[in-house]
Amino acid sequence: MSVATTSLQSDQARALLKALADPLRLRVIEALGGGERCVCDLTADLDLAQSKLSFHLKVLKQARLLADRQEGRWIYYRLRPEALDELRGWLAALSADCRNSASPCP
Amino acid sequence: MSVATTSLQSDQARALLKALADPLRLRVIEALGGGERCVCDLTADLDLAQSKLSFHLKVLKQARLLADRQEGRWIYYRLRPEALDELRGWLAALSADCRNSASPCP
DNA sequence: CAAACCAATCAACTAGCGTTGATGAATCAG
DNA sequence: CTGATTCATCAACGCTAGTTGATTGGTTTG
Repeated sequence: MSVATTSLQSDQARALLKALADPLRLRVIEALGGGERCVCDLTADLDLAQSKLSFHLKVLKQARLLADRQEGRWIYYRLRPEALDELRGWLAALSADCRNSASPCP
Repeated sequence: MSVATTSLQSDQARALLKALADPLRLRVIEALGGGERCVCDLTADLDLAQSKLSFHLKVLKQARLLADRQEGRWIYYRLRPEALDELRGWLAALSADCRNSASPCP
C-alpha cells in the first residue's frame, strides 16, 4: 500500500518545513509522537503559557500537521502521520538525483 | 541496506528544517537537486542578487545541507543527500508511534 | 604589474514571527 | 442563572532573520 503519495509541490513542502522549524512546535510534535493529547495536558507537560501553546497549535493545524477533535470542553490534538510521510516522500525525491557532477563553468 | 543512520537528535533535525524552510533556499536546493552547480550559474538561473544568494548558501552550508569546493575562481556547491536522508529517518521515527488514542482528560 | 572577475562579508535597514497579557467564546457544574 | 473551566483570539511589543548596497579578498588574465 501507499505508493508514496505523489510527491508534494515545493510550496506545500515549504509550508510543512516552516511549521516544523520552530523549537516549541517541535516539542509539541514530539509530545504528540506518542499519541493524541488534550491541550491542558500539553500545557502542563511542556510548561507553556496557554496562549503561546494555542498559537503554535494553530500554526501546526493550518499546516495540516495536526488534527483536532472536541470532546466536551476539551480539545484533543493528534499528529497526522500522512503529512510527515508526504514530506518524507518529497525529501526522497530530492536526494535521488543530486549526485551528478557540475557542468564546468568556464 | 542503510538501516536508517541512527536517527537525528531533535535539535539537529530542527536545524535542518529551519534551513530548508525558506522559499529562496528551497529554490537553491531544488536547483542543486539535479547536480552540482557553480555560484555564478545559480545567480543567473535564480535571478538573484549575488550577496543574497551568498547569504543563503552560507546558511545551507552551515546546516550541512550543502558542500562546496573551489576550482580556480569558481565555487561549486552540491547537495549532501546524507543530510536529507537523516531528516527522512527522523520523520519516519516520528510518524511511527503516533496512532495511539488519548488518555481521556477528565 | 594592473585590470577584471567571482564570491564572501559587512553595516544599516525592514519586516515578519513569536511572545505577552488581557479579553472573548463555548461548555459544564452547582 | 451564575460561576468556573478550557481554549481561542486579539493588540502591542521585541527580536531575529532576510534584504540591500558597498566593500574586501582571492584568483585569473593581459
